[in-house]
Amino acid sequence: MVKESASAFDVLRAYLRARASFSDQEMDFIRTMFRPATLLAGEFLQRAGTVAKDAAFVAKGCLRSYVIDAKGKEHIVLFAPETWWVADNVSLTSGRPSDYFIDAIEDSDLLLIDSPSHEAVVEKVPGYASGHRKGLQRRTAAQNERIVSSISASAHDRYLRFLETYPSLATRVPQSMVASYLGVTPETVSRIRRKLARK
Amino acid sequence: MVKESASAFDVLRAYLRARASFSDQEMDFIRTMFRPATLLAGEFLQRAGTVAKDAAFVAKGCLRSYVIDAKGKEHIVLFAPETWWVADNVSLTSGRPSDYFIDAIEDSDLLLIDSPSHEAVVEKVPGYASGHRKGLQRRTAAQNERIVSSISASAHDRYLRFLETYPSLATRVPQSMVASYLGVTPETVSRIRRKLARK
DNA sequence: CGATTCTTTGAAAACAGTCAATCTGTGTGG
DNA sequence: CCACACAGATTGACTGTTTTCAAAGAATCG
Repeated sequence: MVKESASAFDVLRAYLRARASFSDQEMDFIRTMFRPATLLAGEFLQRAGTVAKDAAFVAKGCLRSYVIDAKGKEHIVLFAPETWWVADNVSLTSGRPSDYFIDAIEDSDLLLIDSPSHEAVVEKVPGYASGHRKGLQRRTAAQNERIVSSISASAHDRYLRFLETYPSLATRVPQSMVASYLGVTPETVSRIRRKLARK
Repeated sequence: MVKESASAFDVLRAYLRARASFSDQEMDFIRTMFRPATLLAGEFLQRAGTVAKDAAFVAKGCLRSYVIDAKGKEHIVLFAPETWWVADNVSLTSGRPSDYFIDAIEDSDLLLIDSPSHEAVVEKVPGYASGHRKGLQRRTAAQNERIVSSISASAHDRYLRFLETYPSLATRVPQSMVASYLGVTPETVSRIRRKLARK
């Protein structure tokens, strides 16, 4: 019987060390602030209408965050495969009910951290704080790019951009979810893929 | 001769007092950190390729922030009329060249603040810090909404949303800029308006 | 006033959506 | 192991929305 070689925290440690330096004490402190969790495909981390309690780091698997609009249609806002974070920061810090659903689309290993604990890590570990700030900025920049691309690019070009953003996901997530992320119908994704395959 | 009644800082003071409490000393300190500036319509606050130096609070007038894509087309990411902020935070804090142009579309009164001064205000004035954090969160939430609406809503519905976001701007900014913001052609905006006017 | 730029309007083409039928793969129960 | 049912994916035909191109009509600024 072979033991699982990498714990969820090993993934987070590698992720953090790639971004800043941490002493062993800092790393141990960080570890105590997160709690591991697993989610089977289809299980929810959070539902719209409830108050978000935790932010999640995805060590293995893949989650999605989505909203349901006035007409009942799902719109995927974010995929979170390995080494991505997913949370509704507004709900977390304001205590107001969230507009977002977050569920697992594969069996997933997570590390959860609640808002006060995250505050504590940010305050006590300078390298973590600066990395966190940079991460927020990257996300804002990425959101602006997605806005520009979604108002200016064709479905075909938006699909190519999706492939760049999530290189591993094209074959991992159902086509209907790719469609929901791109804002097109599943039929359109099918036709885009056929066109790309023919070339 | 009637004197101008409200200075740019009066507008900022009213804006801040509506969001948190500030002592007179705090308010004076804040005042020393900002410098007033004016921009005539068409003048630039910032050009893509240069490093952003200041964030701007718009006391009067209106600015726009936009990118130019690979095909040379302009895409307006944000309008900033009175009491809005506009900046490229990534460039400001990273020191890397910006991707954004920011210019005035009306003669405008601004208050500028550079990154170190802003840091100082955030550190020394708790009410300002919490307001700033809330503002960032609201912006992120608004960006997510705009992503969802731009991938799921028709041009007509996006125009209605623009009217809600910027109630005063429909008659103030040229139609071609509204089109650039919505991601449609000026002709489409003309047709949407005709349809709305007929009802 | 004249020149330039923006806006309106029309017609045709491109793009993506809808609806419906068929195909494929997967898992379940016989 | 096979047959069936089910869900997801593919394909075609048709519809609707938005773009493109072109021309004519306002508005704006020097």
